[in-house]
Amino acid sequence: MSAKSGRGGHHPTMDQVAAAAGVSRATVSRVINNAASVAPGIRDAVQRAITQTGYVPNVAARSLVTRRSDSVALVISEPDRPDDHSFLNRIFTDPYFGRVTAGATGALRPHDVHLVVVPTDADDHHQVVRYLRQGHVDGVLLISSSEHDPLPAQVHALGIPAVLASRPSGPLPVSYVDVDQRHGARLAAEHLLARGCRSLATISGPLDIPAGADRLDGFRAVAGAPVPAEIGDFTRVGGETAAHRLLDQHPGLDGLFVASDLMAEGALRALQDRGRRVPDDVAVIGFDDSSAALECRPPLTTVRQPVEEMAAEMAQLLIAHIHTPGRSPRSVIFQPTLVIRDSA
Amino acid sequence: MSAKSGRGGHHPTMDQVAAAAGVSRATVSRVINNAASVAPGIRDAVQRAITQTGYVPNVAARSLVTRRSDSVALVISEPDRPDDHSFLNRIFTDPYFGRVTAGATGALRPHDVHLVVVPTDADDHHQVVRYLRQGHVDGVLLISSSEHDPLPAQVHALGIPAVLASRPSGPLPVSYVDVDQRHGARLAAEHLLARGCRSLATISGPLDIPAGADRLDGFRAVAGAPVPAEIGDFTRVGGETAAHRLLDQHPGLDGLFVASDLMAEGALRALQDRGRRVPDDVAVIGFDDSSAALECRPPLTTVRQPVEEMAAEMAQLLIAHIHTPGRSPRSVIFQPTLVIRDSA
DNA sequence: TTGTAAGCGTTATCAG
DNA sequence: CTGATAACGCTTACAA
Repeated sequence: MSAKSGRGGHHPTMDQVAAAAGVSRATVSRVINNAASVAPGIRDAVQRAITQTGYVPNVAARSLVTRRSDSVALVISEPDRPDDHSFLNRIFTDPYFGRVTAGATGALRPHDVHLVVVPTDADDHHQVVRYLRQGHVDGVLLISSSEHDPLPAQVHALGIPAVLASRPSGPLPVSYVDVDQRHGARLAAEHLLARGCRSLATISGPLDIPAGADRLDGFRAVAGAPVPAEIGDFTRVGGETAAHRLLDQHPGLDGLFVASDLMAEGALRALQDRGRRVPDDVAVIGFDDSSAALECRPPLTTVRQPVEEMAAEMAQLLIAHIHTPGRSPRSVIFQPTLVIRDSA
Repeated sequence: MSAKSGRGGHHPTMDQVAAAAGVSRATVSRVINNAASVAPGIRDAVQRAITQTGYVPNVAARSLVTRRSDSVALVISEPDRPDDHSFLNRIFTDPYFGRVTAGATGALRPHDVHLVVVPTDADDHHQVVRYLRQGHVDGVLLISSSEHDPLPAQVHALGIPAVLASRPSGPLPVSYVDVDQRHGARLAAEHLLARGCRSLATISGPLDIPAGADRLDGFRAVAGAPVPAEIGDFTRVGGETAAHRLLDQHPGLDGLFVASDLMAEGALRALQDRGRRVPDDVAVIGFDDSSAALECRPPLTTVRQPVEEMAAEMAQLLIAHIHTPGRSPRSVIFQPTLVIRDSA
């Protein structure tokens, strides 16, 4: 009612709401955090005052005392890329990251925690580490793409709750979610063999990241150790050039496992350039079952990874860690499945 | 030296640093915010104490008093998409957003402000608005993709500093950065005409977003109003299906302007499927000059938009607005250029 | 140049 | 069930 509380500029304070509702600030706080005991009548009055004044809690003041910010970061780290910002091109070009974001967002929403995406390369590692240390977020979902990435260890050392999107390269007592990479690659090899392919080959991901090495291992375990392999970088053009190298050296290959759908799309183009028909001349299997698989011509047979569910699981684990500080690390492994379309 | 300040758990407080350095907390604060007057000796001692204790300012406490968080959000809003999370697939599949992120990050770094990416659709508009109101960030770089998106107006109403990535649909006193869309489209039309094309057509973006409508207008201004146009959605498959429709109705077309490189990539595929050779049978020009243009076969002639520079400019404007609250809105328009490759 | 002390807007612990 | 009243960790006049 006072002149002062009437306007309140752009950001009414809790005291102003309290005044408007004729209660104490403590009661307003209780209503907002819907604490058990507040008389229904009072509660309504406070709610009214809140909407009337357009009150929004000041997050700084709140988290100063609660030590929580109700938001978590999805950090996408790519330390090895060239010094320019080309890593951002990869991130915003590969459907994988969108799927992770979608899965995490969905799982976080019911908990009322915000998700912010933070891409980073070696250049701003420090900036990001500082961001995390400063307490902007309560925890981290971390996608790291190199075994030389110091970030996972740093985050762990910082003691900030974290969940990795894949098995850590080194031994690190941290929770993570992953798919059974080897098994997925085996499925691909078996399918190719069952299809009658005689000369198998593969385009792997970078070998310094577990997903790259594991998919290669798994494929070789079934296809035979000496199968030709070229290393790609999980990009479309990377897949394309790798396929060309492969075809140069092994013109007779008739079955190809590519460690990601995006690379497979590139490989398909190389195959087409060389006049090989898919799947008649060479059968191709991808990995991920991302939107890229459906954009392939022909539609790509691929190893499906339930990325959205995996990301949701990551979010759940992270929430648990945030909620229970001492909680011991846990890892959950999803099983991949083969999705058969037209390329193999 | 005391037992208490010796360990200090994971988060030493400023008082502990002060104690370690034998000064008052105020002095530590001055050193951290490198205020003018601190004796060199003292300053060093404090610096030592800081690194020794591993001190990091508590952002909540700090921003409670400064009212700044030293971080801004890049909000990517796509309100019209289907109810699932497919909008995230678009965002993480179109190189444009990576370029914006790169440009903004680069411009923000010298100011020591963090950038967080926040994708949002209609489902979590509220969540995002709350995030912004709560004061997690000092300002917003906003990419909005529909004239029906309420976010720009909401953000403006909230009074939080903001810069849009394109001309707002309605009249809104807010700063923005844009490229001269019409001019870019004109460049494309002129080039096609100069090349001798007789039957032009275009695949536009959604008409409810300025970039979509403006590029169409500009093209028609030069190519002639009745040129056939099909509407795409800025995705590759959208471009592909639009091209098919166009070819069904106008089999004789020999010059095609596609309002984005990604759509052009799809159009190229449609052209190839129908046995049209590019550029011999039909010349194709894209828009953006993104990485997609180089992945096209043949490499795409396209209207270049200096997205990174534009994003950097956005960041500068935002910093200015944050620094000077009352500052009046400003818009800066970049000029597009034609990049000639092999498709036209 | 440095220290003292008063907040910043919440939550949370007490009494009442 | 509600209301005072301490913190929370930092910045910033104001004094010294």
